[in-house]
Formats: sequence, C-alpha cells, structure tokens
Amino acid sequence: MTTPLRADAARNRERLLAIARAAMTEGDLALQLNDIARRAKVGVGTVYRHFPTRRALVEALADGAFATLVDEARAASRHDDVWTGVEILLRALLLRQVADPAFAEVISTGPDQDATATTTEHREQWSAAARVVLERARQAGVLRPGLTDDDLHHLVCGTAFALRIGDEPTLRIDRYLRVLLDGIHAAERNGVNSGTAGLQARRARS
Amino acid sequence: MTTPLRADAARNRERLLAIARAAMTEGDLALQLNDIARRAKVGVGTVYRHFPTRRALVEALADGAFATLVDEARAASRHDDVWTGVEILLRALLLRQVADPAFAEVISTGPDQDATATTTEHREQWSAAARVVLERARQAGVLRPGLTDDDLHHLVCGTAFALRIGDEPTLRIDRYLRVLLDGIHAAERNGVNSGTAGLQARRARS
DNA sequence: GGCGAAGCGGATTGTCAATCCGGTTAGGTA
DNA sequence: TACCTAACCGGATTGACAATCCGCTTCGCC
Repeated sequence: MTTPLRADAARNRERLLAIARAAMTEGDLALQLNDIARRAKVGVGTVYRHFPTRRALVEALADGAFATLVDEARAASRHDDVWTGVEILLRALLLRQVADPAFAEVISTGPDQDATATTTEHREQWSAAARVVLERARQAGVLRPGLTDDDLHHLVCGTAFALRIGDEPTLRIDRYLRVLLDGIHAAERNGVNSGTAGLQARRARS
Repeated sequence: MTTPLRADAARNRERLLAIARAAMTEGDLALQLNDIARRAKVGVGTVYRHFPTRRALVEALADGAFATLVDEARAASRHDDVWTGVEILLRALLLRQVADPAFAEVISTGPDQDATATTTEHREQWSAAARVVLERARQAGVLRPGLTDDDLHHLVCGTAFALRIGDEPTLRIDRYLRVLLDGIHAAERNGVNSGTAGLQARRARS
C-alpha cells in the first residue's frame, strides 16, 4: 500500500519521534513543531512532511501504547473471572494514559477526521475487545446496569484527568481506580445483584 | 482598596465580559483576545488593560459561578443528613462545571501564580466549606477512608471532564455522579462501615 | 556512474499574543 | 461654564509560532 520509506527518511522520522517523545515526557505538552525541528537539526519542512499536523505526530507517538492496550484488552477477555476481566481492562486503559501523555490525548478525544489509518484501526480493535469483556460482565450481572461501553470509556478518561491534576499521579492511581470500580460494580450494593432497583432507590433519596 | 472604575472603563469591562462569555458559551474555548476586542469594537489595548492575561479574563468570567458554589457548599454543611450533604456538595461542584466552561477551567487547574485576589479568596472559602462537609462525613464513617479532600475535588473534576467527552453531557450527569458517589461511600460495601478492610480485600484480588 | 524520484531545508506568509505611547475623555474644581 | 489632569483608549508594532512552497540534494536502482 505505502511504498517503504527511503533510508534517510526513515532515519529522520525516528529521530523526530524520539525527540518529540522526550519533549512530551518532560512536560512540554504543547509540542511546538518548529521547536522539534530545531532540536532534531532538521528543516521544518521535514517535520510537516512526515506529520502534516500536530495531531498526526501525537497519534504516531501513541501508536505503540495503543497496540499494547489492544493486547491487554484481549487478554482481559480471556480471564476466567468475569469481573476481574473488567478490572484488568479498565486498569490497563488507565495505566497507559498515566504512562503516556500522547496516548492520553488521543484516547480521550473523539475520533478525529483525518486520523491516521493506524489509529483508526487501533481504535476499532480496542472497542471490539472491550465490548467482549463488558458484554460478558453484563450477562453475568456484575456490571451496573445503564452504563454503556462509551460511558465506561469516558469515566476512565475522566479518572486519568483527575490524576493529572495535582502532584504524584502514580501514588493515587490505585485509590482512584478503586473508587471507579466500586462505583460501576453492581453486585457490591445490597448483597447480590441489586440491578436497577438499587440505583433507583438511591437516586430517589438525593 | 481599588479606586472605583471610571464610567467608560466600567462600561467597557462589562461589554468585554459579556462578549467573552458569549464566545465561550458558543464553544470558542480558545478565547482569542484580539478577536474579543474586535467584536467588542474596542482596541486590543483595552482588553489587555482590563485583563492582563487570558487567564485573568477566564477567572473574571468564572467569578459568579464560583461565588454561587461557595453558597451551595455552605448550605450543604447545614443539611441534616450528613451523607446527603456530601451528595449536594459534589453535585453542586459538578453542575457548575457543566454549566460554565470558564469555571470548569479555573477549578480544575491548580491555584495559579498571579491569580485574581477574588479567585484566590473564593478558592479558600470553597475549600473551607467543603472541608466542613467532608470532615462531618468522615466522623460519621460514611465516607470511604483514605480519600483526602483534594482527592474528592480531583475526582469530581475528572467526572466533569468525562462528561465533556462525547455528546449530550447533561443527559449523563446523573449516571456518572451516581457512579462516583457510590464509589466514595463507605457504608455501601459489606453491610456497615467496612473501613479499610474492604478496600484491602478487593485490592488483593486484582 | 548516471538518472529520476523521493526527500530536504529554510525563506516566507499569515495569525495571534502582547506591548507601548500619543491622543482622548471623564468628571472634579473654580 | 470653562478648565485641568489623571485615567483611559486605540491601534501600530514587535515577536513567536504554524504552515506552505519550491529550488536544491540525496538515495538507490539500472
């Protein structure tokens, strides 16, 4: 489909990615493309040829993390315990975001027009794998009713955002994740499978 | 302390705020100051005199909502039922953010150097009022142990973020809030006050 | 070692933030 | 009313950055 990159081009591409990753990791979320070019000792044109837009660069940075996540999601769907599968799934989605700011940016914004083919594909693979895990959980009645796949996706992204505010995100991961998991677990309330009843009862009170 | 504004200055200030609010409400989160100036038929200089930085303008926009929130927090601390107080408190924090993007931006970023005096004061009043509600809840044992005031603040901001992703935020407010509230409620798990034990047991499993 | 396609660089244009200062106006005083 | 000055206004200007464009260079195949 795409002719393989010429040697020098491939070299430059890697160099740019490496430098962009470094910049982003050390906190420069703005990722000024001119700046990246200068640091990479490369013309601006080269940057824009490889990554026509800032978003394209960020997506390229996120590719690795995204692929890993898809694997983790598939592994989660194979886990014996249904609920544990959900925990693994959501924890993976959260950890990837904490570890990789570029990935966090991509995953917590809607699918973009003119997104990379790779990213689009990853996105589909991810939601397919996640759907399996979550649907299993719904069948087993361990997932709070009324929550869509998208809801869960958003809530995890929200949790990642919560971690980004304030210091020492990594120390708070488990705490926040626990809150989320308990919030979306059905069986935790009123003994067994309370289903919608529990939700309504509580809602009426507030 | 500050000499009262001259008539024309006050007029301009109000006009700028009105236009900025309109711009932000209709989705222009970038808030380009030159653009605001043009729309208000005013020189750029005027904008920068009143609001030395973009952040200052956003804070000014958020002032009203922030004041309201402080009132709501104080009301929550006077509520008979301790847990209901918590629900009211966090729901108010969430609703204000959904309703007012400027406020959302201010509240979900750390206290800024060179922040407005008003904003700083609001921030203090808010955390004082919130502290009362949350401390009461801790005493009563209805709040999950191990969560600081800041944690709760962050989690609500995260929930607001989750709502901003995707369509129809308002329709999802109750659902997401319910998840959060159940996640931070202690008494919901294992009958009564499970305390840290419940947390540890579940953590060990995952 | 020659050739054409692919890649490169950086000058350039356009946009917007932010500053600065000469001109204007409000509103108090006589 | 007429005057005065501190406060305020406007927009030209500077600077930073995004994004494009095109003449030159390099790769790698024949």
